[in-house]
Amino acid sequence: MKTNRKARGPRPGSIVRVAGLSYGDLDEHLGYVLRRAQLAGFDAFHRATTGIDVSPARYTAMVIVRANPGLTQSALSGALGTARSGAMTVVDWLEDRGLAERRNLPRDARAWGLYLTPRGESMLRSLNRKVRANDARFAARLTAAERATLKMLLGKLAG
Amino acid sequence: MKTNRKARGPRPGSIVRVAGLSYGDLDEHLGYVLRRAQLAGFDAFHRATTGIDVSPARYTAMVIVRANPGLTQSALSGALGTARSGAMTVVDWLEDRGLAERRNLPRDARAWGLYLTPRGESMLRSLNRKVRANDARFAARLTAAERATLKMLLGKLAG
DNA sequence: TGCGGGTTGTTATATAGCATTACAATTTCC
DNA sequence: GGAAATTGTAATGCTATATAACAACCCGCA
Repeated sequence: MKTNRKARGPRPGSIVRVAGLSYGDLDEHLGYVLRRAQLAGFDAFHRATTGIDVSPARYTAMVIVRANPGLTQSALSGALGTARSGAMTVVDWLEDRGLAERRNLPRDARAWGLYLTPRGESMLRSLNRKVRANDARFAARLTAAERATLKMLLGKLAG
Repeated sequence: MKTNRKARGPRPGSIVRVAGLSYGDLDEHLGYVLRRAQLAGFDAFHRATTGIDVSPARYTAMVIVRANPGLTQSALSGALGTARSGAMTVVDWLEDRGLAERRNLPRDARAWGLYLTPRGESMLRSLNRKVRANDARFAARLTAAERATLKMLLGKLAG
């Protein structure tokens, strides 16, 4: 059972403000504020997917394979921003669970084409629902307009 | 020499859009957009501090120790959101480089009080300058007003 | 047409950054 | 005064990731 924790205090990895402590002018640094918000995002993701052994990165991989059937592992690693060996690991993981499969690529005997299996597709649909619902909860403190603004500004940053 | 890379393609860890690839509706997910922006932030941090062997987390630790002289390691771990053993590692690292020191706490014989050394203080000042300048460059695609809005919205999220 | 250089998936290996657990010394609370 | 909690620490392990090397393969070019 991995889910049993003593739960004294917040679990490591989540960032909670400690009362009566000065944070200097960390809040002036965009990078720091970004990081805090992003960790909260991971937190929300994990809450939304408890019981399912999926991670943000693996979820992203599924979405991308779904959106680009026949994708090559190299291309996937590029999209994920990892080394090729990293894509291997993800794809192995997906294949082991019957969520994706490698098929021969006629045009290139070195590479595989990646595809979601029906099982993978339905799992992804379910995940999409959860993640979307969670996004709403996560951003509940923001109005719809604020949420849109936020996404827009973040998009400009990462562009 | 750690800095030598073949530099074919972007370095792993940074996220760059792959042309001609569909990202599904990943951009609808606040978590994903956040993550991308945050990775860009790390990237910017690393660029701003090349040659100096510091990380965002270690920088944060320095700021917090500076702002709370005599801080205890437990308190630091709380502020960093890591386990106590993690704070140990950071403090060891800082101490090894003469940037911080542990002093006896009169009021509690179990704990140490953490302090930046003069060397640590000057290093932090220098880092602050670099990070601040970098923040400006990083957020250059945003107007001052947009930057303020962004920080405000992120703050609401992570609150 | 064959050859050299780049690409692809793969394996092996290493590393960084964490968490978890256990422990002794100490403090705090009843 | 004794039980329970806290502190720093060490030992251990896990996860994600990078790097390097390799064989099979593709492609452009002499």
